Amino acid sequence: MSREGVIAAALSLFHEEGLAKVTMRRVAAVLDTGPASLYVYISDTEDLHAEILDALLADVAEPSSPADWRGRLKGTLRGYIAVLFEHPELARMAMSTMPSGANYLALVEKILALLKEGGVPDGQAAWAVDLLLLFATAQAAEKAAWKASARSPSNFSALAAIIETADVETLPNIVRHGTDLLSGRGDRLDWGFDVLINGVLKTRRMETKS
Amino acid sequence: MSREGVIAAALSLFHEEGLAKVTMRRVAAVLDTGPASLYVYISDTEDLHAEILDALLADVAEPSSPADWRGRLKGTLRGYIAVLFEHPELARMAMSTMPSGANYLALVEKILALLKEGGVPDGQAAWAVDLLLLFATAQAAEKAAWKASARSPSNFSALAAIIETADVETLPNIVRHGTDLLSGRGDRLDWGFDVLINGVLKTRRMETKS
DNA sequence: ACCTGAACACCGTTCAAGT
DNA sequence: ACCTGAACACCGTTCAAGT
Repeated sequence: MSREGVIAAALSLFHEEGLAKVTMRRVAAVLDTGPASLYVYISDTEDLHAEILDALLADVAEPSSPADWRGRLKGTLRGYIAVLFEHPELARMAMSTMPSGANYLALVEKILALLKEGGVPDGQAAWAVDLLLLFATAQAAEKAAWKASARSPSNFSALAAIIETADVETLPNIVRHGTDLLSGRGDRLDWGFDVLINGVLKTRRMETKS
Repeated sequence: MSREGVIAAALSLFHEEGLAKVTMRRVAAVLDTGPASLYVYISDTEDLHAEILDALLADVAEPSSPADWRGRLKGTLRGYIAVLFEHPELARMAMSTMPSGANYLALVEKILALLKEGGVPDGQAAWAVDLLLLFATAQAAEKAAWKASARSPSNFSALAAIIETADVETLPNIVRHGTDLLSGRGDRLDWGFDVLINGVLKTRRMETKS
């Protein structure tokens, strides 16, 4: 056995049954041994899950159209988000695990290069990568919640119902916007990227007013 | 017994032992019964945890200084983030649960009002609340990961080590920025808020170029 | 209706003992 | 050093049976 062997077993389990089934006990079972044996190579369950994410990040597609830096940046982010959208459970995990695998680093490198090309000053660029990737990951994690509540639509329609019937006295703005608060799932993502990029170009580090 | 009773028991367990201990079995034990009894009032564990978050959101502080709308908006967001920072496990949960409690709605209402005051057009405002709260929540969830890796500092210093020793050929921009990629935890949050606010003011819906 | 004992089907992690 | 059986200490959820 080896770390790679354990990860390979975890990965196949992941593809066949999803992240929820990638448990120490099940991976051990695939390898015909007891769970204790894995601890020689893997420090804990989180370690295992982080490896799965990094393996998947190898598939982040190169943005196809040779557009300007902004277009390629958005394309790269869409590639990253596409991977997480297919496996929303991993987005949740990435939210609280600080990825540090080789493929994640390559992604950070690419984004830094694009920001540099776009003339974003170094000080801002370092923080901007974090902001962009945080947004992309969070958006994927949120979509995971949507998927879950689509399976049992109670949550979403319950929320819509609450908004529709909200008290005009205490929540006037919520009533005014109505279900627009829940709309535009597709364009919204793209709008978010633009907000971030425009904001990064406009906002200097240290220029923290109020 | 009642839903409120169950939630009250869960809340006290949460304050004494943290979210990880708020399990069906333990809450039931507090109420001197078996876990099955809770299912009359609570649909599942997630339901229970969501109630805890909304209860905490009652404490989101009013921004103290009567500043301009931007200052009050940032103050409100800081108030929200402060609650999540104290209980980072809840930030992770909020990331994938679509809060819909009364206190969360009140927070959305307040932010909508401030954006309106700031002259943000309605179409943008509806999406902007989502973006601002997503960012705040994600930031708190990420801080949760930091806390965890501070307990076992291996993750963070390992990441720092990886960055320091990264290959200049393949990862030139990462090497150039070095540990600046991991710096400025405090100012960074405020910079992020400004990026978002500036971006929202600059970016119209539908103006999705490239 | 509301409540519950008991069971089903699982978990992660540790540790003493073996090879 | 590497590996493992067995145990410890838990989980969520369901369901038949009771009140």
